[in-house]
Amino acid sequence: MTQSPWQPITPAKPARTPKEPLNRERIVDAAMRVLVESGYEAVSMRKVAQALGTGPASLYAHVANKRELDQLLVERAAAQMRYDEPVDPARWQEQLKAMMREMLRAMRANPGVARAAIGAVPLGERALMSTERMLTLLKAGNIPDQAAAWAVDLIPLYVTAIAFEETVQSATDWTPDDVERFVSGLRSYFESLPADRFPLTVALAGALTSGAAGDERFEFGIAVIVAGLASLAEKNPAS
Amino acid sequence: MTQSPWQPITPAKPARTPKEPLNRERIVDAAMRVLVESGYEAVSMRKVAQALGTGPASLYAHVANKRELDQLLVERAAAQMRYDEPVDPARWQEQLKAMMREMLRAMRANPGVARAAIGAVPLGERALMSTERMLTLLKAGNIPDQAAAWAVDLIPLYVTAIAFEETVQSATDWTPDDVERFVSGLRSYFESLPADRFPLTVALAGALTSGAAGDERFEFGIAVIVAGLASLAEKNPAS
DNA sequence: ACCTGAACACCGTTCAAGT
DNA sequence: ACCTGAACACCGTTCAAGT
Repeated sequence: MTQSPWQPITPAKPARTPKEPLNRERIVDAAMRVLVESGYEAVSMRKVAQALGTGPASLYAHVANKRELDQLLVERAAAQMRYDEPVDPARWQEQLKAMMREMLRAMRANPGVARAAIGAVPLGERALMSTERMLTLLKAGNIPDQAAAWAVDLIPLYVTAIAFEETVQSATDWTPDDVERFVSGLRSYFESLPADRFPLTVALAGALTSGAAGDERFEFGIAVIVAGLASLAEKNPAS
Repeated sequence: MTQSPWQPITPAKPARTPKEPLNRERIVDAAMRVLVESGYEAVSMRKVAQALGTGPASLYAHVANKRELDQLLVERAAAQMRYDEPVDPARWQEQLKAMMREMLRAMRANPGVARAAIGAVPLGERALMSTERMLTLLKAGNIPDQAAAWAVDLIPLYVTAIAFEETVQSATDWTPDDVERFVSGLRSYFESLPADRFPLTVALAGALTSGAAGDERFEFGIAVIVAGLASLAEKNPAS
């Protein structure tokens, strides 16, 4: 109760930078922390505000709405993608696959960002460097201009869809055991179908339910897409 | 105020089937109505209950949770896909593309269902008929078993991602004019980038921002995927 | 067995009032 | 100019109480 008279009686404020002003960067930092710790579902204006020790209304001075905050999170993740290897025209297909793997890695490192990435057009510097690199690789493969441009849309769409699917599944509270039980139940179900109406589904029950976990499925997809793109190469490249 | 004595004095109940019991089908019907009228965002347990003239708690006797309701909506949409043409092995690539177009059509006819379809495994009869037909076409193209099985996953993933992207964009309150302005602003932005660092992005600015609307982008994607799958055909089919 | 009102613990966004 | 408390109009889910 007693207190030295020369001590101020104002209550001890949180020692760290008690009134550091809000700004976009601090908001995105906080949102990113919530995203990585608790997933996309948890990134609410309220939770982000709480992480900053303020109320939700305070964010609206710096961020137009939730949608814009999502967009900023996507830019953050896009900026984390690294492509160090110099472009080697002879290895354009392999280098394109490496880019897709790096995109998936960055999305997985920021669980939940995939949902925000769907339909977003990242325009930050590092995202543009990705686009430029993809175009360089595609032109190295003699892909026509319009096809290359659409490929630059198709490639992130596929990677994002895979990443989003993973986050939807992990949003369930299933243990790996539950998943395994579900998959083996699925296989039994396929096997039990009437073979006269569903002959291939029955015969391929094992294949249909394999590789659900792990990256085999993803690798299959990038192999198909890159092979499909390669088939579009111009036979006689101009100049 | 006056009333014939042989008329019951209970207040006029809503004439139509005043106490028809709830069941899964009625719930899914109502949810589908809300989905088509107002999109996925609007399909809440509360709204669906309201459409049925009851409270949200009543639904939980028939549907485990929102997730299960989503699943049921996906089955509904999957059941609307029609594939009448008999399988023609010589035209397996064209028929596979036709299937993808039909999937997209059904998803568009049920706006919002795409979001629910991501990560879902539709197991209803008509969905299984789709799977069987896809496998038949892929085997007609001499695709190996495991590749065919993964393709059955990849194909709906791509179509669903395209459909979901469309619903995300239409969830914005942008008019077609706004979209056009955005796209042309994007083109100007690409064109204005430093040409020494982003030469291809600058040069292909027009191609990068074309075909955003319409089905050209989708057609490009299915062409790439089907060509990529074709490249996996076994040279010497066993059997 | 099925249905329901009320509650609990959440959302995004707005707005008048403060500094 | 920036921040805030309080409110508005929503969510999914649970549960005790009714029929």
